Amino acid sequence: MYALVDGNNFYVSCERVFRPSLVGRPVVVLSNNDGCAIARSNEARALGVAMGVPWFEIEHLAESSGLVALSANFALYGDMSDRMMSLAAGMGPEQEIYSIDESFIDLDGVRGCLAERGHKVRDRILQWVGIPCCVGIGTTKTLAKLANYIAKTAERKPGSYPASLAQVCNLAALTPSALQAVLAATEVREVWGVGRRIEAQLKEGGIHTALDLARLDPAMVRRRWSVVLERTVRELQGLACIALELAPARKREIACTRSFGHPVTHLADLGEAVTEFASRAAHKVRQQGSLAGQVLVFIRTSPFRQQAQYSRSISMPLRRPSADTGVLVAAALRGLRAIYRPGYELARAGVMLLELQPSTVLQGELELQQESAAPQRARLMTAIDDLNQRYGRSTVVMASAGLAGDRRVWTMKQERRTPAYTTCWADMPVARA
DNA sequence: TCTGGGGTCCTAGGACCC
DNA sequence: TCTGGGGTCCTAGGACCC
Repeated sequence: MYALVDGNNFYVSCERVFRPSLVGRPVVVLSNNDGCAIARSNEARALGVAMGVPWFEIEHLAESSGLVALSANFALYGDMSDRMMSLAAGMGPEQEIYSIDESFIDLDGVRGCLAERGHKVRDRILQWVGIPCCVGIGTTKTLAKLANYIAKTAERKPGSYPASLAQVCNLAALTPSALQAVLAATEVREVWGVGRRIEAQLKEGGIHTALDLARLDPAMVRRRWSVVLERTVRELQGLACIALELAPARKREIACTRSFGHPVTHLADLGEAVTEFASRAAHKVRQQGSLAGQVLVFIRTSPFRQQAQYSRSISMPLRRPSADTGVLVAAALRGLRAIYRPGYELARAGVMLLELQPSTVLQGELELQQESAAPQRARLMTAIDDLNQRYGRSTVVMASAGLAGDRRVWTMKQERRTPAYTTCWADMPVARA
C-alpha cells in the first residue's frame, strides 16, 4: 500500500506563505526568463490560464483580472520542499522523494485508519510549513497517484467526485462499485504514464476513462503499445509493478541549459554563458561523486521566431573522465568554437555531461609525462566549492565566465523575483509590532 | 517584443560480428 | 533464377514525468 503526498499548486503556495495577501487571488509563477506559467493558483486556473502558456499571451489578465505573476524562486521552493518532505515522511516507514512537491510513502505495517492518518499529516504540514497538500492512497503507486488527483479535484471542484474523497482519498477503502464509478469519472489522460500522444491513440480505440484503460488486456497493450503502458494497466488493476526507490539513483547525465534574456550573436558572449553552464554542471557532477566522459555543448536560435534558424550540438569526448571545472569548461569552449557560426540570433545554449561514472572507479593510466597533478586539482575543486557554498554561488569562477553585471546580454530575465526568505539572512522577513 | 529546464526509459534500425 | 541466421552494441528519436 502506498500514499502520495503532493503539495497543491506548490510554487504558488510557497509564495503565499510569505505574502498572505496573495491568498484568494489569481497567481502564476513563471519559468526561467519569465517565459511561461509553470504553476498557477486555482483562481488563475479558473481564469483559463493553462499550464505552460507563454506569459505574453496572458499578460493582459494582469490588468483586467488582477492576475499576479512572479519569477520562479527555486531557492525558496527547494527549502520549503525539504520542510514539507520531513513531515510527509511521518506517514509511514519509507519515503521516496519523487519530485520537488511529491513523495511516495510505503504504508506497509501501518495500522489504523489510513485516511485518518493522511488527514493528520496534511494538517501538520499546513500548520507547520504553511503548504496545503493532498494525500492519495492506493495499492500501487499508479493508484496512489490517481487517488491524489481525485483528492485534489474533489476539493477544487465540488461535485466532480464524492465530497468524502476531498483532500485525502484512499481508493483501497472503496467498495468495488464505488471504485468503478470513480475510475469511470476520470479522464484517461489523468493516469500517470499516459501523455498526449498515447491519450490520442487510446481515444481512437474508444478508451476514454481510467476505467476503460484498467479493463484492457495487458498482453494486448504490450503488443500494440509498449511494456511501459502494460505496466500502467497492471498497476491500475492493483498489481504493483513499480517499486519504491528509496535512495535517489545516481544521475546518468547532468545538464545546465538556459534561454537567454536577449538574443546573442557574438562568440565572446556565448563563451561566457557556456563557461558558466559548464561550471555549474561540473559542480553538480562533483556533488554526486561522478566523473564525466563526454561534454556536449549546443546552441540554437528560437524556433518561435521568423528568422534564419540554426541549431547544432557537438559531443567532446575527454581523454580521461573528469569532474574538473577547468577540464570541462575547456572542452565545452572547444566544442562551442567548432559549432559557432556568426550571423545568427541565438536564443539558447547548454552544456550536458554524459557518460557519467563513479569517481571511485577511475581507471588507472600510465603516466608517461610527469607526476599526476590530479590530487592537487581535486583539492582545488573542493576549495572552490567550499568558497562558493560559504560566500555565494559566483564567488570564485573561471576567468572565461567574464564579469557578472550590466554588460552581460545573455543572463535570464527575472523581473518579478521574490526574496529568498528562508535561505538568505539578508532576505529574512521582518515582523513589525 | 515576449515561448523553461532537467531528467528517464524504451524501441527501432544500422553497423558489425561470426 | 537463385542471395542465411543469429547475435550484440550503439544511437537517434519518441514518449513520458514534474
